[in-house]
Amino acid sequence: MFALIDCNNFYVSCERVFDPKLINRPVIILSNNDGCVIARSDEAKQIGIKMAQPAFFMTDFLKKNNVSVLSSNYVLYGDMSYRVFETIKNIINKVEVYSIDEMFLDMKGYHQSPLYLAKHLKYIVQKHTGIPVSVGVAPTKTLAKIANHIAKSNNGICILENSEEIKTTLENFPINEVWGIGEQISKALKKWGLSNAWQLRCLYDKYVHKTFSIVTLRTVYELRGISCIPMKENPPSQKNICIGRSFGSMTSNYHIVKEAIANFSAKCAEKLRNAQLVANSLSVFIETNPFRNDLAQHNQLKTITMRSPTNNTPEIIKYANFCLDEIIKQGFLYKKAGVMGSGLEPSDSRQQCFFNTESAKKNDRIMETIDKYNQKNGRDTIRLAAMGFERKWWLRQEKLSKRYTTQWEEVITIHN
DNA sequence: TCTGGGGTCCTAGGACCC
DNA sequence: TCTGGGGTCCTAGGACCC
Repeated sequence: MFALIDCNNFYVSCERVFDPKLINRPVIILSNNDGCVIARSDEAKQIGIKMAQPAFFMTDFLKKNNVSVLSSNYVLYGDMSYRVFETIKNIINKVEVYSIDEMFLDMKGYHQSPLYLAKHLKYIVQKHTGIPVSVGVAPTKTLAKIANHIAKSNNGICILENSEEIKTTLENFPINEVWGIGEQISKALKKWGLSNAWQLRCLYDKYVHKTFSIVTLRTVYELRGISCIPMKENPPSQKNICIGRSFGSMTSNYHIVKEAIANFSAKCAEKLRNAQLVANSLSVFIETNPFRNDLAQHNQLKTITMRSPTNNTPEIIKYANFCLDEIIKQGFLYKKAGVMGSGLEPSDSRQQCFFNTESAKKNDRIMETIDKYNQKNGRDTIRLAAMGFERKWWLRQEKLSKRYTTQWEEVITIHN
């Protein structure tokens, strides 16, 4: 049996732990750039706020309904997620972190019943972290996802065990909400008159494989109770590290885009060093605003293989500049750009370039020193000139809460 | 004015190898 | 007349996830 634990309205719940004023009222969290709604409290859902709605479309509505609006605070959510994980890890051995607010658990080998374990986990996580969770348990991960869905409207617990129960559940479960079935595939299935998960489960293997892919076939097997998606406890180290951002406003200015790319490159290099990885190849992409039909569009990606794998900031900026110059064109208003390192490998086992081992070692030490200094004195205190100071491309984050759990200066103060 | 960011996996096609 | 078979690696693009 697999369990899926999902934190309820996770980002909102994190904010509520540290700011009780937010309890029992509609709260929404906005994406980077304060653009779209990415998390809602139950109260916000009830008054009809939808996921991914752009906030600027409903400024008046939010005011009228007294909705609390917050920017996203990923430092806080990341740390709270880790606390939830540690709490669960104390009870269950095999845990896979699936996303910031979800974990799969291997429930094999416990003498307690799944129902008992589920209740216990829910209680302990709430008690130790302040985060409410829902628990779904079933024979495969895909079915556990469905169980979790049902748990949300069922006191937070759902165990799907016997086949009759599973059949009734699947017959009432919309096909497009099955894990692994997205917009495209559910559209295609609906054309064939299929609408619930049981119908999907009953399709011919050959038809599914031919029409879609092996991925969808796996989903069908999982619905039949045959586990095809194993637990990944120690996920192989990351394959890509990508930093991409929308700009605060559109720009056709080459220098502004270049400065943004230098900053994304530096952040990417820093992430690589933190994970003790080096990248073999580097990609840069630029995009115009897809919502502006009246403007000319230009989206392009350029990938190059670097001379030797690296996580060195100046080097990565140099390669990124090269890529940018290849793709950027005059006369377009750019809205978003990004830098991605791929072909990642551990930095200690890298193949050094034959000619410059000595200078590479020296560069590593410089980077190490800068990272340490910046960690102590604040991000980008020491920076490359290319990263600039103006930050005309910088995003908006107007309603950011504090980093309550990771910065001494921002720990909450209690007044008498 | 304003519409997120960070990932994974699979497939097809082209270049290249012997 | 008639032009192989079996691979790998890379890239781009499309699907999916939260």
